[in-house]
Amino acid sequence: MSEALLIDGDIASAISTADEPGKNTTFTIGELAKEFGVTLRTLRFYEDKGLINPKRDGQNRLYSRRDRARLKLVLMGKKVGFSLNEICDMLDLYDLRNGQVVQLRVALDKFNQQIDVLKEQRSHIEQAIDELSRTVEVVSGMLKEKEAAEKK
Amino acid sequence: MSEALLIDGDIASAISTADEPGKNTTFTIGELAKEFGVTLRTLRFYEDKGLINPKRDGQNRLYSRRDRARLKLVLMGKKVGFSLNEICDMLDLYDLRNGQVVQLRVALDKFNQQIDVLKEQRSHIEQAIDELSRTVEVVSGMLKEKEAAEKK
DNA sequence: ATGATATCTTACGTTTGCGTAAACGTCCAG
DNA sequence: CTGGACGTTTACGCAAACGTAAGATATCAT
Repeated sequence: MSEALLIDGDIASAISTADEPGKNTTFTIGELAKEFGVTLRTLRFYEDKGLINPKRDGQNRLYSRRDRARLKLVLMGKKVGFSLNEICDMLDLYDLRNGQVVQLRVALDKFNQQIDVLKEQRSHIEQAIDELSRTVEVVSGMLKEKEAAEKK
Repeated sequence: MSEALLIDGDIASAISTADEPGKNTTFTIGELAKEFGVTLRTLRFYEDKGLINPKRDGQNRLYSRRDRARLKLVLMGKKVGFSLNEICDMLDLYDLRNGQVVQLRVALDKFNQQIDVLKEQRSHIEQAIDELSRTVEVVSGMLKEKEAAEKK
């Protein structure tokens, strides 16, 4: 595998990164929140939505490395424009390292679909930019006329 | 003015288009809704938000050409990514045909700011596309490996 | 013992842009 | 007079992704 080529923070690396035994195996909600720059509320919300399922130390949440990896995937999914629901559907991806070919294909499909969605969004935005640029030109023109007129 | 160069549906033309006396001067809510492809609810909602202020024929709304032009501006504002609130702030622009230089400047500023916002959005989307494209490559690789392994 | 720190659950609030009834008025054609 | 067509107001609903208390518990340090 070309893991050396993968930038940290990459979806693919998050998928294919294995646990490193010997390191911290569990995290508190506060630790995770700080590490990823999210609020406690967010983590609890994700749990509510079934995205992460930490165990409990009494009442307190106890996150495993696996939970942490899933969180990473959630946040990256958001970064590329997936909704939490879509992410939820795909999240079994984390287990896809060991997973089945069929699931990989499904994931690949969704990724490609999302690429199309993003390209469409980009196109709309570019149209808007064009429109506004034209407007700026015209309004600039009006402005100059007015200014000229006021000098009279 | 270079009005001939302005495509219909253009913000600038909507700003600089004068009333044509002799044509229909008033519109019902249904007429306007049909013309612009929005619902009655939408028009009432815009009124609620202070974007348009039709007069009344008894209880019924009566839209003037000016109201119609403002609606046009609202819809175009949406097209280029302004929120209704932002549009509301800028909407006095319609009167800027006759209006003051200062206001034109303000408008120009907002347009340029919005262009920047849009460019940022575009940049984010492009990053997401890149990210996803890389992911697709990697996952494709994983897929091939798996398939090869299954053939054993 | 006391205050600070971290955690918990429950649950209502926020934002944007309308959708979707419900229940009623008005006017015109058949 | 009856049924559409068109209009009115009031007001709750929705989706997404959390924010923001409120009130309780538990542990830790001083």
